[in-house]
Amino acid sequence: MSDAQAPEKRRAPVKEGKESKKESKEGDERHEAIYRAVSDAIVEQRLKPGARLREDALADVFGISRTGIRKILQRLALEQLVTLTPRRGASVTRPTADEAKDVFDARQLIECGLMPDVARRMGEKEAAELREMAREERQALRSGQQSVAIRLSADFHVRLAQLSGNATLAEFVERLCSRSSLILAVYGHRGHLGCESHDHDDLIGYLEAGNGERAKAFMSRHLKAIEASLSMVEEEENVPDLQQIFGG
Amino acid sequence: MSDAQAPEKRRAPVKEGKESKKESKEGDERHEAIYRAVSDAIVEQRLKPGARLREDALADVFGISRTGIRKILQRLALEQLVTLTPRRGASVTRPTADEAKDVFDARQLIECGLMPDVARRMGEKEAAELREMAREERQALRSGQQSVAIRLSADFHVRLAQLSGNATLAEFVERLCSRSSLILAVYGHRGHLGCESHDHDDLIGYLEAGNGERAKAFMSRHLKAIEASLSMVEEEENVPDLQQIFGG
DNA sequence: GATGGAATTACTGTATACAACAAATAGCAT
DNA sequence: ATGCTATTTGTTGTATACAGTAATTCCATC
Repeated sequence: MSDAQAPEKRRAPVKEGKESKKESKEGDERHEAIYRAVSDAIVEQRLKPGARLREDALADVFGISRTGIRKILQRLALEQLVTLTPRRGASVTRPTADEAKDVFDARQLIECGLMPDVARRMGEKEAAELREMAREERQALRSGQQSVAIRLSADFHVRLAQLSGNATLAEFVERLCSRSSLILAVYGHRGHLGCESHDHDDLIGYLEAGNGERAKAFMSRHLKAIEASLSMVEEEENVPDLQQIFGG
Repeated sequence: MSDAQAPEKRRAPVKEGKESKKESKEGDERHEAIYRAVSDAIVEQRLKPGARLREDALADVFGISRTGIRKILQRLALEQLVTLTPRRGASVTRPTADEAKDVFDARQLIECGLMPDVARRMGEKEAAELREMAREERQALRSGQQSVAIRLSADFHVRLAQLSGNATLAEFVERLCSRSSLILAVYGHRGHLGCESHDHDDLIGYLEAGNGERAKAFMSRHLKAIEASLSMVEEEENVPDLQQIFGG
């Protein structure tokens, strides 16, 4: 992530070493791991939209106090994976149809716009890495691990964006892909996954050939196909409109 | 959600600090206000890049405890306005030249791409609002309030993006504009502000006429002009190269 | 039996205390 | 006087305690 990694000032090596480091040296890593665990669970739909995320429960599970949990929940909230309602706590975000449209429109604009840059910077090593990712994704799909496949697909798109060389836009794409996974989990048909077939492999081909425009057009169709595969039925059983139901 | 446009309710000034505890009915608003205060101070360069933001000091100034301050600092860190170094605390981010390039490339892609949509949804009321914003900006510039002008300019671009109807992309633009203000504050020449002249008014004209493509091209030039006006000298006095300085 | 209200419960919001760590400073030896 | 080590200090990281509020349950009343 874009967390700051300041160039560390080297202090004079202390040979003392009288006390070995305590276990708590990298509490930061632990936080990152927990964040990833929760994030993945949401993206893979093991935590379903609307599910409540109680601070106590999470603190209990991960063995840290509520303080750390709150920090993580807030980060997830800023990424719009969880929703924080003032005195009701946190829950997994349930994307609306409008939000879904916004997200896919945004991906259309950004990811497609990035393709020429990616094509320009695409080398042999990068292509190989992407192919490996695509392979893993297909494998997960074949073995029935649909949730994992959704996440791997998102990873693929993110890696692609990173190859553009623009870290800021890559971060945006990362956020959009996370939310997309959530959207797919809600509105997607079971067994009809978004990035199936060999779309990703085809895309790599165009990029490797340096054909940015072709890749751009292909990405556009690819995203449109995913969006089209969704069934955008907003289940609004939350607030039944009595007026409308009982004639007004 | 984009929380920006909320017309802020001004609370009555609390005279008695004593009862401030009870006052916490809307602690959320207070937090939002503090966030805005710090954010604005950074964007307007009253807090200069590199400035340390000690939790105690901030907690003292705003009359809340470190807990709330940490929350706000973390949000600012996620928006990359402040940098959080593990056990050294928070400081105002000093954008690098690379980051600056990424940010402006991103704006080029997103803001320009949004223009057609904006043109399509542009009505009389929206145009009037934008003109008013542009007016305020010019006025601030004329009266020597450069920092305020920078912020107002950012507000203009954000409002524009919001008019596209895509909340997600508007939020991205908001973040990019904040960072741009920081970049301008660091790399911009004094007295040679980015969005001067009547660029914004011209842009409104094209949009009002429904000429999305024209607006897009104009926005592209506008952003290029701002970027070109920066003096991208990375002051690297951190690590003076003694070899080079003293003969070699 | 249903409805409204009061007491209870469960959970979040905030502050604060304490521990851990890095920097600054003083002290000591060479 | 210089360089290294120890102590002190300042600041963040984490946990916990307490307070306040929404949800729930139970009881009384209609």
